[in-house]
Amino acid sequence: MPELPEVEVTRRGIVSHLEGHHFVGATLRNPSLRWPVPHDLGHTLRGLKINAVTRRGKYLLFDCGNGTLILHLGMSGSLRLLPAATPPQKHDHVDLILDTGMILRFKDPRRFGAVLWATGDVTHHALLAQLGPEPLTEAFDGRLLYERTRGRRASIKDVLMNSRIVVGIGNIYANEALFSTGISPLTPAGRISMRRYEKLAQAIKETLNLSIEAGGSSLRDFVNSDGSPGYFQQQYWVYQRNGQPCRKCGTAIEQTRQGQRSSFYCPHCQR
DNA sequence: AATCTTTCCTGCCGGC
DNA sequence: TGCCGGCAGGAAAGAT
Repeated sequence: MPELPEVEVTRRGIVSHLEGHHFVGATLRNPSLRWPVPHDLGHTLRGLKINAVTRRGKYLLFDCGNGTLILHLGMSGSLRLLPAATPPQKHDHVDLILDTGMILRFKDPRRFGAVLWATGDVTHHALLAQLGPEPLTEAFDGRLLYERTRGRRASIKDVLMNSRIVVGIGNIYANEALFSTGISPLTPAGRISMRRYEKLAQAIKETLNLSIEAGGSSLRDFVNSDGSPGYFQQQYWVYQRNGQPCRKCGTAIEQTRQGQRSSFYCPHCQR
């Protein structure tokens, strides 16, 4: 499922095919995603120049000057650049048609993704206005985590996955970064020291950057291929390794539940 | 066939 | 009392 690295790899894979070009329309086969795709999206986009393709958290933003196309991959979404005549397959819900003879095709079997149109300053859009800082910028560091968790009883894992505190950290990278720092996912966030938060923030940046680099190596396969960033075989330290030996100490990895999500951790390495 | 997956939203709770 | 932020739980759809 797409987390921040997958979204960023997708962005890098499509950006040179979009920026400076124009939309000529859109094809909506199934507009019922997380929210309805605007029925007149094709008319809205017609003739608009794509000035920039950026990312905010896990949202992709297509800046068209007087408006912005907002796209979220949800749990199962993917984007592919294809020749305009390519026949659609199952779950290919939306095509964004370009003036280059190519289309940007959105596939999303579970339909938790989103394709929306926003006018005005997109940073004020309801989906974006409340988001915390980007984890790969200087605005995110141990001090921010420390200050925003004073008095909080929620677990550190829940805090890392709270997009109001920091964006883009999903279940996989929350588990992996906590292992890397030796912090139990169950630890109350308000009881973690500044020193440990500085290590945790660094681990988050390193974990995300490594995944982006791994995905970047397969970028050439993005166009006219299966569209997957191609690094989902990545080796994890703890994620989905319950019952298997810890790669550092050999202790069996444990699985527990926080909210409705699974946490994986080494009971020896993480305290 | 129940379970698993992510994100946003709703509503409850305790504190002031 | 009423408001607030924090926090838990629910819903969406499809694969297995």
